[in-house]
Amino acid sequence: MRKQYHHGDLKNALIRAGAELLASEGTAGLTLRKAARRAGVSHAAPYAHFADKQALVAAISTCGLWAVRDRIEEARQRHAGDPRRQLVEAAWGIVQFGLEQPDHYRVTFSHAVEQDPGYLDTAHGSFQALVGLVRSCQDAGVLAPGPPEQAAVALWSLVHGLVLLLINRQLPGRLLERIPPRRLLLRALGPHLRSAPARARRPGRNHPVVS
Amino acid sequence: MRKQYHHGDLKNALIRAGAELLASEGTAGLTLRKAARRAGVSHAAPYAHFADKQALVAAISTCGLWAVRDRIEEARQRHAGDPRRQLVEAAWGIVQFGLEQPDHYRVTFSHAVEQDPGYLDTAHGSFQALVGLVRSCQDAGVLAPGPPEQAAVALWSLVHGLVLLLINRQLPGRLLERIPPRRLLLRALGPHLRSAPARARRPGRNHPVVS
DNA sequence: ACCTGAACACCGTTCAAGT
DNA sequence: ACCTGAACACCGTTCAAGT
Repeated sequence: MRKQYHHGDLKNALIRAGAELLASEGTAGLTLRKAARRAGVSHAAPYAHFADKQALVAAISTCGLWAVRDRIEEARQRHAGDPRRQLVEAAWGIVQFGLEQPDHYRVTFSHAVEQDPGYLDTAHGSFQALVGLVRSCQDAGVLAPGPPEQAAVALWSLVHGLVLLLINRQLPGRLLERIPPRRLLLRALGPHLRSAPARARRPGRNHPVVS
Repeated sequence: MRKQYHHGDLKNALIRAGAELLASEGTAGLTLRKAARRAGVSHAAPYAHFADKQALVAAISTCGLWAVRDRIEEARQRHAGDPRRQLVEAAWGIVQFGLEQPDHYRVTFSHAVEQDPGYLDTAHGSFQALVGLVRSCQDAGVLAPGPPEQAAVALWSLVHGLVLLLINRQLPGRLLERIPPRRLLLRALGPHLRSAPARARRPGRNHPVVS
């Protein structure tokens, strides 16, 4: 039972501790010293694995980006062959992530994470996952033709802004009481979605409106 | 030349000092103690006017909300009789505000400001300004009919999300180099805007596409 | 009513020192 | 290579005291 400092993977332990702090105490509760304490280590130990607090925050944010990308890919798999549904459920998955873990979502897209190369790479990857989905929607006539990156920016902005306005309670309260988040999302996505194309993959069957 | 403590309006002086700190040092530089120092007062003096730091932040955020509302109303006045243009320029005004004063925009829509009653009232007012604009766009056939609040949520989300993704540099860099912000905004707004209605106010003249 | 100065707990960061 | 403990500067907040 000699002092072994730690279990050998302090870096990931700190990331997990930070995410837990985020869930239990909110953004203000995310502290290098608290994360170290929770990992059972001195307050200076994290500096052996992270250059500074921002580096830890960037690592936690990168996990959040993975979660977003996972939601997109999960929607694609669960609704294979139905690009419209893929897009709607991917967007809904992101909204759900924000509603379930608001503080994790906030730091994931917070400022001051800009410069971390790992974060930027992952952000790029998540965006590309959306671009891929947009492309298949365009092929199916669900989204208007055009540069897929620009359509992805529009959809990304829409979902991201909606999540933040929802979790920050910056929309009129009486509106949120009457209309559930999913309906708000569908209303917002509606203008971007085209009606079923003539060359639908299952001719003779109307595409049901997603609700 | 007796000690007069201050000029009698320390509260507004602190708000201005905070906004200046935001512009010069960024969000991390916004500190109660620095704001007090900049206002020429001891670090405990702010507590005579603000319950805590959040109350000062909420006051600064409220100023940001006024700026947003002003951009909307300014667009309405400058393009009277052209609802489509009013909507586009209002959105562009908000994007410009974000690009010009990114840190002010960030705190304006940051979390942890939720509970302040003055902030909530102002946020509601700004949202209603957008709802009014949406209504006139619907009357002119520029936006699809339907509950104007829900369309306002969609447009609000779109613009808000775009601003944050832009100022946080969370969109692919090579995309931002090729496509200016205004074009991204127009691309994002496009699917929401309808082509000129039959009952256009200036029949015989095609509505020019805003660019 | 408005402000000061000292005090407290907490934070991020650094660094010499230990294994 | 990995971690500790002391130290420093800075922060938000409180409070007795001054005018």
